[in-house]
Amino acid sequence: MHSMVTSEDTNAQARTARTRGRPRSFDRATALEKALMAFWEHGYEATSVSDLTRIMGIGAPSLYAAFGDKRTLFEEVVRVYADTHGAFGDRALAEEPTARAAVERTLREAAAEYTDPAHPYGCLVVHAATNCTSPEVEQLLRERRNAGIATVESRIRADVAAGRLPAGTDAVALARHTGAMIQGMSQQARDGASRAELEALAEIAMAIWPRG
Amino acid sequence: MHSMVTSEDTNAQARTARTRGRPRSFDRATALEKALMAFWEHGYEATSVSDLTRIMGIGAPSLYAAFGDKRTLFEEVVRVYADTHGAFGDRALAEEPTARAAVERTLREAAAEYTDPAHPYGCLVVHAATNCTSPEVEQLLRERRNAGIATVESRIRADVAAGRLPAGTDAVALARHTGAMIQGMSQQARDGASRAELEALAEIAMAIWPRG
DNA sequence: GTTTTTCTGTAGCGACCGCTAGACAAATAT
DNA sequence: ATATTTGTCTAGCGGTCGCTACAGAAAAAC
Repeated sequence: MHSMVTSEDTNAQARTARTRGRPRSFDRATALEKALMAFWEHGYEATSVSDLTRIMGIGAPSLYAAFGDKRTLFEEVVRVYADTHGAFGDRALAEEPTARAAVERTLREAAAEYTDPAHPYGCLVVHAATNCTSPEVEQLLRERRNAGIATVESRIRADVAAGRLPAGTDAVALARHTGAMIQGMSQQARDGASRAELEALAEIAMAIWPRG
Repeated sequence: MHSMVTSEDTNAQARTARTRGRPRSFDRATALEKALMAFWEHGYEATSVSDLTRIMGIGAPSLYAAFGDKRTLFEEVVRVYADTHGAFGDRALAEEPTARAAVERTLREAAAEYTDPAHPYGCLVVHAATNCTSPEVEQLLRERRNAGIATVESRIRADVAAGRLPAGTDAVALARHTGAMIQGMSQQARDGASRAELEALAEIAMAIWPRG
């Protein structure tokens, strides 16, 4: 009961044409995306299971059979978000030649992404689990935020070691600054800032980087 | 019934030695401060009336008689917060000779305030009403955040007009940057950043200001 | 066909939410 | 002392929360 649907099961279902029993009457990925949008817009606590079933177009028992409980569904949503809408930062870090270029591109893309009217404003990881009754859910996103900053920091350290940034560069402060900008931009997108305003913000923020 | 306790009544009570009827058995300001701490730590929604009555040490009917409903209590808490723990920004803007000096002092004091172990981390106005079921409560704090940024912006404009900042200064972007730093610092304080780390962040952030 | 397996819909569980009616307690007014 | 006013306490309202038991429906297995 507690492990009825695992990712292995899903893969097996995708490989073999059919499984036994009555087939699911909805598309799991589509329903998951609907849940993502709801959590993104209203956050974990403010999105009730009743909201979810209505938006996903399925009954509560179907939701629990396909996704486990509300928290497990949220964790899957966060994973999907990080791999799609929230992946632009990791992409920039992987593709740009320097930490500075990666951060500059990240902030520029954040300005576009966070104000894109095709989906809720801001960043799900920043906003979807603040003021949560469950500390575990809060911690889930907190760890992702801190991990993101740590990734930027190690990227900056690598550039310092390679001589692409001055030896005295404060990698910790620079990485924290990037995180603060992302979080501040996310908040301001939610508060109504336009893409152009956030782009101007991103541009002047890059002035703190040492010439390298 | 709906207007049993107004600020006029409170003043009258303070002026005259006594009023009729059974006197309140708790100190209103002390109870309000307890409510402030609870809302600050857990946010509007995640703090239940049951939590509040327990923390404030009073029964639910006493709470409703003294403070109105939960939302009215929260609004009063926000007002008290803005006038006390959250007043350092306005103080800096009023006392420092330039916008730049005011922002620099604000960020430095934010680093100390947001990590002060004597009370919850971060800023109540930034964190206490995100992901709220009630849009009105969210809007209440959103307006305060945007008003703060607008205040900084007009202060910067004044400095540009007076020649204390270069004519080409982008006041909007500079004010938004200050807001983003405040919001990012608040988030990072909640995520475990130390005072020293936030101070380093505040210091390098000031590098974006034009020489004036 | 019949059986077995799985999903869906109804209906409702116990817990908590914000809030309040009504009885009693403690002060002032007369 | 008695009446009036106001605060506090117990108890519980209607509503929503996350979640699930159970019966019926829809597929594969036999």
